[in-house]
Formats: sequence, C-alpha cells, structure tokens
Amino acid sequence: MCVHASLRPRIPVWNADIVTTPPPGLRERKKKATREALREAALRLAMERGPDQVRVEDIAEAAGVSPRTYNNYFASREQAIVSAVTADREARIAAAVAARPAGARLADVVTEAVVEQYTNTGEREHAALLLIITRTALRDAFLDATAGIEHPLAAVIAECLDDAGTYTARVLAAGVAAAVRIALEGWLQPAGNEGAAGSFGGGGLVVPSGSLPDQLRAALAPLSPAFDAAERRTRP
Amino acid sequence: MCVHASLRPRIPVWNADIVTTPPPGLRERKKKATREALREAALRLAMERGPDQVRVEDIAEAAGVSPRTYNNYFASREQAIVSAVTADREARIAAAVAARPAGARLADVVTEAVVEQYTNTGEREHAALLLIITRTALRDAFLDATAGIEHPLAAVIAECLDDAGTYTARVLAAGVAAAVRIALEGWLQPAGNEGAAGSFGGGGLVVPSGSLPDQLRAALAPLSPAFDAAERRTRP
DNA sequence: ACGCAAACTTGCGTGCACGCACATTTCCTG
DNA sequence: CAGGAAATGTGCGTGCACGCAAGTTTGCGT
Repeated sequence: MCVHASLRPRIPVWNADIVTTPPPGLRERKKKATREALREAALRLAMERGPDQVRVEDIAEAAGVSPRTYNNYFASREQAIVSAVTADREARIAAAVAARPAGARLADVVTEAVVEQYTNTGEREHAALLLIITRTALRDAFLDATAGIEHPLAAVIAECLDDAGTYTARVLAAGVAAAVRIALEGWLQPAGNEGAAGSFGGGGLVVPSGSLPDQLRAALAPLSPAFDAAERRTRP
Repeated sequence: MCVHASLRPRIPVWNADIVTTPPPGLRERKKKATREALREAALRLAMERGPDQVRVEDIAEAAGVSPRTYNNYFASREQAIVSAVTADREARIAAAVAARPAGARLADVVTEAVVEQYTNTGEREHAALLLIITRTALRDAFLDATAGIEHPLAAVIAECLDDAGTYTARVLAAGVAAAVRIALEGWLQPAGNEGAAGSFGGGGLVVPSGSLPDQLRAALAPLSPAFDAAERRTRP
C-alpha cells in the first residue's frame, strides 16, 4: 500500500559503500523513492490510458501520496511524465565526461558522452518517446528537460578546465544543452516548418533529418572551437 | 474606452513607408496594439500596487479586453509584466547585427550589439527592473525572456554566414542567448550562493560581480572562437 | 459592393499550481 | 535517551491556464 515498503528493513540496506559517501539518511532516501514512484506512476498511467486521461490526482494516488505532495516534487504534469525518461541522463553524461581518458580533447569527450547517452535508449524509453511526441505540451517539456544537463555538466567542465571563477564552463555547458535541444527539435520534426531560420534571405529549407546521433554531432560541432580554445587557455 | 482609439482615422495613417513593406493590415496593427496595451497595463499596475496585488482580471480590464483574450497573448502574468521591459530588445539586437560594417568580426559585432542593447536602459526600465528582482517568479520570467533572442539572431547570423542548411547559426544564436542569461544571473546575484559550479573541486566561489557590460562581455567571450571558426568556414 | 472564409474575441467549465498553516517525521545535541 | 529544531506531508483556498464552442471582425475574390 505504501511505496516506501521496500526500504523498511532498517538494519543493513547498504553494506559497503558507507566508506565513500556519508550515509544518505532516511529522509533523503524517502524523498528519492517518492520522486521515483511519482515518475513511474505518471509514465505508466500516461501509457496505459493516454496522456490526456491522467489527472494529477491519479498520479498521486498511484504513488501513495497526496496531490499536494505531488506538487512539491513536480511543477507540472508534463514534467513528471517526461522526467521518467530523462532522469539521470544528466548525471550519466556528467559522469562519462568526468571519467575521460586524461589527454582526450574535451570537445570530443563531451560529444561522445552526449551521443552515447541519447543513443543507448531502452525499449521502454523508446515507447515513451512515441507517446511524448504526440502531445505538444509533452514535447516541449521533453525539450526543456535538456536544460537539466547544464549544471552538472558545468561542474565537470569547470574541473577539467581548472576554472572556477569565470563564466567559461557555465557558458560552454549551456551551449551544449542548447545544441542538444536544437538537435532534438530537428530530429523530432518531420517537415512542414515555415519561417524558422531564413527570415528574409533566400528560401530557408532547414532540418537535414538524419539519425539522432548525426543530428547531435552536427549540432555540437560548431561548439568545438570554443572548447578547444578554453582548453588551450588551461594548458598552453 | 477602447485601446485602439489611436488608430481610428482610417484614411492616411501611413504616408510614405508603404513602398518598403507590404501594408501591415488592420488586423495585425490591432493585434500589436492589444499586445502593447496589455504589456503596459501589466507593468503599470504592477508598479503602482506591487506585483502580487495585480490579477489577470485587472490587466485585461485596463487594456480593454476580456481576461480570456489576455490569455491568448501571454501564457503567464509574469510574462506580460516582463515583456514590457524586454520587448523589442530581440529585434533591435538582430537589427544591429544585420547592419554590421562589412568586414567586422562577427563575434565582436554580436557582443557589441548585445552590450549596447542591455546598457542603454531608460529610467523607466531601470525602475521596472528593481521591481522585477523582488519576486522570484518575475526574475525567472525575465531570465527566460533572453531566450527570445535566439530565433531572430539565428536568422541574421545565418545570413552573415551564408549558411541556411546546417545547425551552426542556430547553435551559435542559442549559445549567445544562454550566455546572456548566465551573465544576467551573475549580475542579479549579490552573493550567498552555494554549490553552483564547484561540485567537488575546491571551494567554488563564483560570480565576479562587476558591471553588467563586463559580465556580458565575459560571458560572451568563450563563444568567440566558435564564431571565428564559423566565419572562417564561410570565407577561407 | 457583396458575401464567404479565415482570423480573432469571448464566456464557460475544468483541472491545476501554489501559498499558507498545521500535523508528522527525521535528525541532532546534550 | 529525551526533547527541540528543522524538514517534510497534507488539507484548504485562491487565482490561473487553456480547451471548446459560439459570436464577431477582417480580408479578399468576384
């Protein structure tokens, strides 16, 4: 009946990783569990009965909390549904960048990390995506979720660049987030756009429409010189 | 009683600029007027009685439209208030870039255009800013509004670069928008932030806290190499 | 000048986001 | 281990965002 049943055994849930991180505490584990329960409930219900047939009340009930509590975790229904797909991608990208092979070009490392995390998509996530693109609100929330990479990525880039005082790392990370969003926009669009880019130049046919990895690489490529320059600044 | 009173004389409102642009049409002028009336009403009321004492109903009434119509123009109350300050900045920045002196470095032109448009702020806008920063919701809406530069800027950059098929212009424009947002974030913060950037490196004291132009230049600087590379691609 | 088609406005209804105040739980310290 | 400080969950109330289905205005072709 209660979502938190799985963490009831108080005694030895975590055996060996206390040494690395200070004990997470009951509170934080509960919070994490509640958040995940809400995510899963939102996505499951949306896939079962269609996105428009799911009310906040249903999600909260399925997760075993009050509707008001649901709202303490997610600012919108779309955010809850989408986060079931996008959660942790940020952390995994940041981790992949942090674990780079010492001498590698930062631009390449970031690009590969992004491509990797957006390519290795499970069956469940793929099905969820098909659902997401059917509703504009969900599509927008999905695209907005890319902004979530910004902060963790800025942290690791700042470390790589040994740069903790300037805007460089933050701007580069934000640029990556924006590029990913643009690549996804292009990928999700079949055709039929009008004045997107060419406002008064010749005709502006945009959107090459290739595979997702290609789109991501193409969108990230223009940022490479900025990464190279930043890296050069660190080790001349 | 009606906001559109100023355009009542149907006969000769526009004398000499028909040659340059196709006649705007009554419809579009009315729309523009309504939007502007809503903006002004929102800001004026917010400054008169404080941001929290203004309801959508009040704004709509002051602009002479129904509350439902207000909602066809702005998706949130914050957006309406903030847009009174940020409106047209996008267009002016884009215009300034489009009118660049033939051989100038694109990165410099964009930087100067941005700095110029964020520096020459009138007395009224300054007062509005003081109001905006007092409410988190307004502050966020103000920062989000920087994303509005993206599309017009992408258009002019694409023209400068003679590039209408790739993501380059769009990514650069989005990078600029993100950098401006970050600069504004840093400028609006006095101090007191915690783990913004240095997640596990040493202590991460960020935010140099200088003047706005300095912040903008500092945030845009890391993107210059990307602009240079893109320009080099166009004219080798 | 007429009239149709498309765009815009508006009233209504529904579900939602969120502030506030209070009950409950977790954490920490003596 | 007691007890208080701090964080979290919850009910309630308010204003809001937005879909829908008329009613109204604008634009355009004939």
